[in-house]
Amino acid sequence: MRTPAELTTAFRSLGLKVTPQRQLLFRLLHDNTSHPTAEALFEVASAQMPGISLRTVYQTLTDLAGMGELQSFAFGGGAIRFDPNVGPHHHQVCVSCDEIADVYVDGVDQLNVSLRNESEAHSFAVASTDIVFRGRCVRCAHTV
Amino acid sequence: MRTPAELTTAFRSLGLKVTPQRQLLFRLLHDNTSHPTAEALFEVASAQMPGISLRTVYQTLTDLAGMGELQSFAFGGGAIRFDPNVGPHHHQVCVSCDEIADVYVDGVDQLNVSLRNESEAHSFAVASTDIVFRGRCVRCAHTV
DNA sequence: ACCTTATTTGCATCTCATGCGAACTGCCAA
DNA sequence: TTGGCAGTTCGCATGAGATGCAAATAAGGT
Ligand SMILES: [Mn+2]
Ligand SMILES: [Mn+2]
Ligand SMILES: [Zn+2]
Ligand SMILES: [Zn+2]
Repeated sequence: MRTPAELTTAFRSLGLKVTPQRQLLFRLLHDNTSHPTAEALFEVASAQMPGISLRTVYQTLTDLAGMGELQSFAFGGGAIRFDPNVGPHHHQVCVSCDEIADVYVDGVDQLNVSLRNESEAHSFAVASTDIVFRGRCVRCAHTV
Repeated sequence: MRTPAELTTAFRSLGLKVTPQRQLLFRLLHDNTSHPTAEALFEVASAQMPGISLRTVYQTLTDLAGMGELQSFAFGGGAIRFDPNVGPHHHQVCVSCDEIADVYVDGVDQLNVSLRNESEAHSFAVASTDIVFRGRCVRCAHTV
């Protein structure tokens, strides 16, 4: 995701308005590596701007995702996670505390893929690859 | 997932009962490669057993998953998918029609993973790796 | 055949997300 | 600076997916 200043320009040039609510969310999302849910962002935003509505948070997240400034993922067990890191990367998810961290993986495009039904091999046009490593984070590894 | 006959034995030995509803679902899931949702299974089951309830389908799927006979995945955009193929494999998902197919990938355990924050490297204990290839299936590639 | 215990089923409830429209406000133009 | 259009906010209604609950039912050991 671009900086709040850049997003301000981008929004205006699209005929979209830059409201205080949106500016706050730009700030909260910039460099945010926590992969927050809409509700989680709403909690943080509410502390700084009492009265902001959850509906507006959802609205702005949807707008940003539509502009390609955010990715969204549906990991199991709950709400969609938003990610301002739109570069190529993958994720490790703690099965205990649901913490999500970015990981960078080499050789993804060189993975050797095969199907049981060979007739379908190579007929699927891969546009993107998402890898999720599940396990226990450092903190949860102790408290098993 | 094991065969209906084997599941019958397994259920009884756990003190669980083998009802007609469960037998039907055992049959519908055995060798099923469509990664169905609970609702999709309910539709098919209803055709063969009018009156079966959606609640029972959910219940049985949850039981089977708890026994390790099924996997479940939350791909984006909708309901959870169930998978009787519990061996090591991955998935390709059509972004157009949501069709899901099994794929087998070599070298997953040899992927070279790195984190931006080197202090956390290797501190995450990976228990499983899920890879999702997104793109267009053969059928949808034509009708773009 | 009986009886205990698990199961089925319908309905209520819950979470997450989106539809909707009245009130509001950014921001451009005059 | 001010007026006004168009985009936005926000609360409430609605929807999808999934689970909680308990009365009625049925499996299966005895
Ligand atoms: Mn990420
Ligand atoms: Mn599969
Ligand atoms: Zn953890
Ligand atoms: Zn398709």
